[in-house]
Amino acid sequence: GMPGSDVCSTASHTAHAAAHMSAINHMQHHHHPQSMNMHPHGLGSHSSLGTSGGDAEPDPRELESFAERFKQRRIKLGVTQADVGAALANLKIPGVGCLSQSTICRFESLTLSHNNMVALKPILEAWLEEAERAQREKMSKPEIFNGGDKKRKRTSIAAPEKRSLEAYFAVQPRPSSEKIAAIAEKLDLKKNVVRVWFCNQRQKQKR
DNA sequence: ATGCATGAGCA
DNA sequence: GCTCATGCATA
Repeated sequence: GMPGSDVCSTASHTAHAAAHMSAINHMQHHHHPQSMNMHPHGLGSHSSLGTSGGDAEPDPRELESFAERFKQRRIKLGVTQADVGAALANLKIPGVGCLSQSTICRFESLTLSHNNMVALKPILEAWLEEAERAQREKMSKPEIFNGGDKKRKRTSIAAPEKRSLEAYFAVQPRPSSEKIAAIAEKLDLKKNVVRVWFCNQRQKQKR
């Protein structure tokens, strides 16, 4: 079973009509390890050289300071990360829907890939401006919420097993399918769980 | 805030 | 079957 292809609907409240979006996503173009390249696909890093009133700053410091400023302003507005994610859909930016609390959190803590950060920055920047404008004119929103009973189960890998996985990862971060199967059996875990664990470990390590 | 998971796109 | 962006569930 594979639940939800749900897109919006965030944790706390602020639920609204959902739509299919996702345009910020899937901008990968990997051909070499450790190096990705943004592709002007509509979002984020357009290829403007940017001296003419655009954005696009290859400055990592600017990203960092923006993330920090963003969080600070967001909190002053009394808005949660989940609220921001859901509100993005209201910006009506072509190809931009909502984002999850997780993503907003990761943006603020700079725990997304550089490309992802660069792509999201203009969007969150737009939200921030809109939110501050809205606050100026005292806007209020209705508060409805949806009831959904589609749960998903999250596997929890016990500490001992996790330690083993980390040990394996240290010597071979990219085990073969067979090796993964062997590890899975030794640790009494589903092979897929082990495979995904390695994937996530690599992604995390890259960050 | 973070762990485990999904899915698109590519090789 | 990986990477990458992203999300649900949960610590």
